[in-house]
Amino acid sequence: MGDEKDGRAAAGAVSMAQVAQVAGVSQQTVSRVANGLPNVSERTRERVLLAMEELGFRPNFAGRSLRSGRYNSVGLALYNVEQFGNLGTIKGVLSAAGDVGCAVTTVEMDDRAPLSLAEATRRMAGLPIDALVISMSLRSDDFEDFVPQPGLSTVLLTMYEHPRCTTVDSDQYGCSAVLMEHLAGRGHREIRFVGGPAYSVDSSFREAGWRDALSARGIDAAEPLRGDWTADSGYEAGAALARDATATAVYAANDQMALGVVEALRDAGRRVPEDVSVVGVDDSLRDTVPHVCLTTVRFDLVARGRAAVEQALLGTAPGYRPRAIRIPPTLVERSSVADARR
Amino acid sequence: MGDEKDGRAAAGAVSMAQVAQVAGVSQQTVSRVANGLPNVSERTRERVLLAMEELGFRPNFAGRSLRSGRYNSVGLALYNVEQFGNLGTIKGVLSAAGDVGCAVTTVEMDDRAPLSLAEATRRMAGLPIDALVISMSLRSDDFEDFVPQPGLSTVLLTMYEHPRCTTVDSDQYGCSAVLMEHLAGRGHREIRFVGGPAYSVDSSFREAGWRDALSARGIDAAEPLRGDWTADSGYEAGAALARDATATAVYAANDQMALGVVEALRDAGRRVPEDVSVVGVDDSLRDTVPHVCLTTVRFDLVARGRAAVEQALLGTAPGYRPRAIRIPPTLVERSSVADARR
DNA sequence: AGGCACAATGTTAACGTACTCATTTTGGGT
DNA sequence: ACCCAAAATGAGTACGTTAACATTGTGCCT
Repeated sequence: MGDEKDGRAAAGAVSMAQVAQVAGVSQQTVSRVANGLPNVSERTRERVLLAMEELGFRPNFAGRSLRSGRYNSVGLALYNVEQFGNLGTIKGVLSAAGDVGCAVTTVEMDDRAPLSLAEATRRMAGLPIDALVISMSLRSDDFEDFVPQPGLSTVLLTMYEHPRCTTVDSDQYGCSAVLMEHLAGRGHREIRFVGGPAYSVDSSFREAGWRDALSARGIDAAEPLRGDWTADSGYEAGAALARDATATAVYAANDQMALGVVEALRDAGRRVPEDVSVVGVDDSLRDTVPHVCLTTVRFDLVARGRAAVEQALLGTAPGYRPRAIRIPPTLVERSSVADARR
Repeated sequence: MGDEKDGRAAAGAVSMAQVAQVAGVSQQTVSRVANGLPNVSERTRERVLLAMEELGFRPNFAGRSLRSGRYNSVGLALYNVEQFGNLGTIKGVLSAAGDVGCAVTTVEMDDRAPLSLAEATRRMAGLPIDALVISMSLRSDDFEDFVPQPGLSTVLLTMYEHPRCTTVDSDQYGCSAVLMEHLAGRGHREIRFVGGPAYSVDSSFREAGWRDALSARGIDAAEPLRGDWTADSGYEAGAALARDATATAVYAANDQMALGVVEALRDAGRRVPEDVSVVGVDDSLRDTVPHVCLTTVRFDLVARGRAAVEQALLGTAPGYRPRAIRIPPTLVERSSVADARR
């Protein structure tokens, strides 16, 4: 019944033409008012705004961007939504996008299927986005061969470098350097490492940084222990470490495990930091544990997200060359580290 | 230099017409192949796919949705991106949207300016979305008078009910009922409350739930203490509570403060749970503290996000009536509660 | 009064897609 | 060989918007 049209936009939506009819002006004038362009008399503007209000006009995104060729939106492909660091990164992405009047169009990728950059790009390519940020915590099989969609500026949130895409990440290697410098400067040489799960990219970069920092000082690295990021797994590692009389310091790959290590050491009668120093990564305990004492390293995750978006948008300009951006960590010195030389 | 056109879509993008030309078919046939429609010969299909590959064809979102009138996207307006619970909610939103082939278009709202639903709606109205979810942790000034954009199904993530919009939230009132039932069942009557900041909506609903649960049992509620969600503020409250010899239980409005309370009580020589029982909310300490002992209550935040999207999508159908959905909490029983009657 | 600059408004066309309908091709069955 | 149904393909059109251009209206200076 009624004026059903053929190719229909958002059933029941109000178009500029309808507003124009009610306001008694041309559709172009409505467009001018909607976009705040000059050369519209005050009287006309008011009449149009009134008609818009009355009809509930909502500018049609499709029509608009079909004309302009821009979407004013950044795509974000997420593989493990619930993962430490994602919220800060998302905040940064939203914030940087918002600064330039962009929205963020997000899709959760299936992380049960094998990770694939090609697949992620394929899914995002049909979305209203001007640039693309892909966040994956693991390295995909097709990482090296990946070729970004032509015409779609693509940034990868990862520690691995890529020949054709800018990559952005917190410096998961450099954080170890900062912490080892801190410990070595206090005379520590027997520094043990408690890593995350073997498949974790972050953990392996932190481990590599630890190894290299020690070897640069002529120290042999002991076999690392491995947890699963949880405080309880850190406790187990700490219990094992407590039997290792030579260790003077422990570097746990995150704060939760570091806290577990501290508890286990204390439960075993070893004092922290007097007997053993402990450091972690992330500064995730602040505000969540009373009187946090853990010396750790903090990443500016918001900056990570911001940088990704900034680069992705820069990449839409011709002549852009891919680069690798690593957000540096900040040492957060508390009281879990003592001088090993007394 | 060259064939610059006038109203240009995504500069340099490849259209179906161009693919059609290369493949030697009509644009309509390309459309059929792109959408996997039947009645295309295998030979033709291959030829078209080849041309698409060669030119790097990417379906134009604007053209497509201009025709179809659908965006396949859900809008998400966020006021305090970095806030406990948002990551789980975002995960739920992405997940539910993904299930029906939708993306999520997110915008961070300026939380320095006064919160306004009208403003949020205005900003989202021009985006490519079929439905809208607005998340605000505070109550906006225009909450009651708010009228959603006609034709744009809108769901509010809040504990407050609204006459014209479906509202979804974790049951911030009910969680208190669950915890008080648990404590009262173990003989506790002198149950103190440590709330969050005065402006916090969640905290005030939790407080109301506490008050009502006590009064339903004929117990007078003592003056509540107030922290700022941090463990250290919980510690301060706990130190004060330690001097209150009559209290047998403490209900802190989140786990971090609860942990602070526990520490302070123990530091003051009172045993938990033998002398004083302590409960919290959120189950946020799991995995982050070794051997967590805190009895608490957990919210399914993913379900919260999912419900919001599901309702928003349902709201696009005619005849939908707004409702209020409260995601129930789950009691997580650990060892910070003892029987008060010995 | 005449004219001229400029503001205000309208007209037309095009963006890329998918729907409807028309036309051509294909493949049997006689 | 012929015909007809069904498959394959093409032509035309409309979706809502904005840009370029065309036209009309207004006010000011000489």
